[in-house]
Amino acid sequence: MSDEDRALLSPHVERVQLERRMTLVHANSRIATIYFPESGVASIVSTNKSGEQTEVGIFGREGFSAASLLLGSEQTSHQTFMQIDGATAIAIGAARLRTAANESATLRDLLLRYINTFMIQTAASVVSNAHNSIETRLARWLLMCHDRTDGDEIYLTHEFMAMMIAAQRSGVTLTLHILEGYGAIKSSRGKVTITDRERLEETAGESYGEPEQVYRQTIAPFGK
Amino acid sequence: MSDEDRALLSPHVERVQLERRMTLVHANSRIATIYFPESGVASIVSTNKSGEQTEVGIFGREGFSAASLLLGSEQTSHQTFMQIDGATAIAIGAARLRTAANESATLRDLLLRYINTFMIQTAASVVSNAHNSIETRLARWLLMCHDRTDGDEIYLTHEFMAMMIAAQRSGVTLTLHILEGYGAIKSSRGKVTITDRERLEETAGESYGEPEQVYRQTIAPFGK
DNA sequence: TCCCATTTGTCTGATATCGCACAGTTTTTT
DNA sequence: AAAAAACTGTGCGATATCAGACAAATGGGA
Repeated sequence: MSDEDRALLSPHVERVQLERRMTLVHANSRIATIYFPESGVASIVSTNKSGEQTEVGIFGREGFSAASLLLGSEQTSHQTFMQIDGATAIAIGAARLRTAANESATLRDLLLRYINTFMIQTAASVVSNAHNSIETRLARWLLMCHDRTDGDEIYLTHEFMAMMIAAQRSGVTLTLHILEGYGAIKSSRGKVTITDRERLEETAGESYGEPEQVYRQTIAPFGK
Repeated sequence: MSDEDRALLSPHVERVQLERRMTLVHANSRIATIYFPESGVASIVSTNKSGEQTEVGIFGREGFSAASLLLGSEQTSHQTFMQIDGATAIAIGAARLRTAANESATLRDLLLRYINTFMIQTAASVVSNAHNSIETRLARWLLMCHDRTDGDEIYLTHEFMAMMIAAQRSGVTLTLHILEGYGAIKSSRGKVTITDRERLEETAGESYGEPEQVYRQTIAPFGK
């Protein structure tokens, strides 16, 4: 981000603490605040009428909440919440960000480029849900989390992961054992440790990597 | 679209004829031309290394090709092609459109609002592929096609539909018979006729409708 | 008109995953 | 310390869908 853009925003931002399960974006209500995580992982989920939840996207320090605001939408039917405890984020009022994005073409471009990588991620999820086994989907998802986490430890329950990859809880338990079986991870209560990332990437195959590559090519060079 | 924006673009546009299977956006090559279909349906598909294709989105006269151009991307790994014969589109050079979108905030907003509805559509596909049966997915997909078609007839083979909803061809044949069984459609060689749209909407359930509603709320009021 | 490529109908077994249940273990609460 | 809650391990029948094969029907081109 350029110095000018930084100057445009900085008077209005605030650093906030985000707890696990904290909702950053409520479904179907006006977007008030935009969060740019400095750490942690956030999930965007869609909830159907029977209460079943499905993850449609994930982001961490590379992104921000309520991207649709930049696309002219005041609200969304999706909910966004933090997966991880003790994360921090830069918060800014939605109206402020909108104004700034209208004023600065460079800021706008940067934000929109992120939206592009997010769309590619979502498209990859369409493909993954369509064709990949639970094992592949879980590997992909763990990798995406790992990318946005500082250590190798991911603190989540099987139940939660099941929702994230659209599977049964018992299926996740089983699959974690398989991954553990060839040493890609270690699983214990409420926690998964990535022990062999390469092995995990092998399992994920081509389901993982495209959005990440696009991010490196189109955003990372310009800093964040 | 406002008169000013129309004036901004009109010197540079051209009406073109689109044949079936014509590629509007080639995977991994520079985007030269943007198409705004006046009729017909276009599919955006992702192809994996083994050549298997998966549809990640669909658009017709409500949208345009290579939306990622507006998000700062010069190319995409997805291919976009026409599903239907004899459609027309308004074509404009990518650079022209980009310039115009930079100059006119109202034009930009309109285009970005469409991208928002498209993202919602893609998110709905993530959910649909995750949880819905072939029957539901096919119903949803037929409805989306029907929305973008003038008559009630959709000229496509089972093989093609199978790719679109990520299923086997034989599964599509079977499912079309089920839909035909309760009179929602009529199926004949290379063609599906929607005979009872409401019934089809029932089958699709909540998998269908959200992007369409957002479109009506956020874009239709402003014309196109 | 006949032939051949395309499309559709139908069948088969294989299998991944569901959907659910229940017991065992670990953590938190009281 | 005991009780409750949360999480994980495991089992099992049900089932949707896959993956593939093959024959029948259709339609366009020679």
